[in-house]
Amino acid sequence: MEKEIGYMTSLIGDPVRTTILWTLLDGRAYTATELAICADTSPQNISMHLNKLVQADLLTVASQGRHKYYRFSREEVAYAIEAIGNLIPGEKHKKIINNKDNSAIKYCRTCYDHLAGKVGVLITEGLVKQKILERTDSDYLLTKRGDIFFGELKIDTYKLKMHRRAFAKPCLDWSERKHHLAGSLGAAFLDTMLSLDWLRRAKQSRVVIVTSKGQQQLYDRLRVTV
Amino acid sequence: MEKEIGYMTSLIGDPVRTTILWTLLDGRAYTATELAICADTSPQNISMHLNKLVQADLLTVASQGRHKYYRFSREEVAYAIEAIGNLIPGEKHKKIINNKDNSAIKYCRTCYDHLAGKVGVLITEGLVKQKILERTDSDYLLTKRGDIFFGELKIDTYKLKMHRRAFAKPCLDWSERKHHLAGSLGAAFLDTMLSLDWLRRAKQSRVVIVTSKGQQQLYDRLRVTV
DNA sequence: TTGACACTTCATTTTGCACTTAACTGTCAA
DNA sequence: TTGACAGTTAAGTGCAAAATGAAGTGTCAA
Repeated sequence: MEKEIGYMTSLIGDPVRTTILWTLLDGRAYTATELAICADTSPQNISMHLNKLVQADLLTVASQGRHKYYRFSREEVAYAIEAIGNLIPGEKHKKIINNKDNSAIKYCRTCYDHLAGKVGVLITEGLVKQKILERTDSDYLLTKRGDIFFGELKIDTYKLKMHRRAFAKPCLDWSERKHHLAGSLGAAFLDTMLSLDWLRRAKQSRVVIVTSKGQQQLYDRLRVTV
Repeated sequence: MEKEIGYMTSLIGDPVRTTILWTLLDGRAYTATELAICADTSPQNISMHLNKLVQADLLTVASQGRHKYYRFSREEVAYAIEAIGNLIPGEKHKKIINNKDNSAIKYCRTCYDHLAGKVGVLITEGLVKQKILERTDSDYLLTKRGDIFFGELKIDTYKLKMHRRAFAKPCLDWSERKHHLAGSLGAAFLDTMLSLDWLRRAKQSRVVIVTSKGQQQLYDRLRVTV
């Protein structure tokens, strides 16, 4: 019994496995690759960790073609992880369990050539809050702070404005019913975030995944928590 | 936030710290040395671990003379540990929280020169269940299995019976209101368990602590879980 | 049939951190 | 004052387990 509780806690204790469990707290099923991206590690490594979690009956797997979807095997697992989360001092770390509506495609995806979904909307709101963009009826306008912000990211806004294409347009999001950033600036910003490895494209899908580096950067630069 | 949950889980994940937290689940305060014995490790090491747990506000310390008493700093800690315990398959691992009645002195102590308290009673019951001893009105009788059992522990029962002192008497336990083993056999058995490091005396007190080795041996030989 | 992709397996390397050895502070009681 | 004991601190070591590299299996789609 002592042995068993020790094994259980050391299973949960590994940082990669913690990230896996914390990610799965939203109730969705994730593929091994998605979890590898979330945990910022290699496919081999995530495979090893996922195996241990399945062995211990914390997770279950469902094979679908060449993908494997992982989710909690029972709700007690979520309770335990949440109970640990409650121990962290400061603001409550709320994670909504079993929010099945919140599918990955709604959460973070591309819309033509720019970022959409909940993450796209959050980032756009962040840009406005940080006074990097200013909203008008039909457009976003770049402020002085905006020049600096995009300059730091090596995005040449001056050149973008020369294009015949619209520079920065609001685009209504079908899942969020709010606006996200489109236009040549939106496209350039998505490109930059992908090349800086803040985001990665899931294969054969419009789904985009925010890396841990991306989460950090988005928080540092825009005070956006994704 | 990701970082914090990771730190929290790795704190809980270490086997020594897990044992500490699991031990404290009974709601009692333990000294550093007692916890070192429970976790089967050195005083320096337990000191390091306890410090980390205090730093993270999982435990609080109260100094009393040269002793330091450790307990949970808030009940959420106990909930989290219990939630993890619930993940272990098989029978429920019940630990009663805040059972203040169950003080160490009631649990495992010496009575003159033999073992008393809940542990003393459990061991005595184990000896009878395993048909090592047979209870009569006023005595315990040694069976053939008993000869083997104490022989394996290098206790010379033949010599003990030669003493003028009673060989194996029941002694009523004030906390348990049940009998435990007294007499020359009870004294010899306590001596043996101490020298085999199944038990250790707490300094300056009648309290005795069961080592993890002792827990293993008592289960293997007597099917007694302490 | 072929190539791209998701995931696995195994052998090897790396590393974080628990643990040890040793020397210390502070408290108690004779 | 002294010696025994509870607990701490600091420097150095060792090892279990995570990460990596290389080579695989099985699936999909062109």
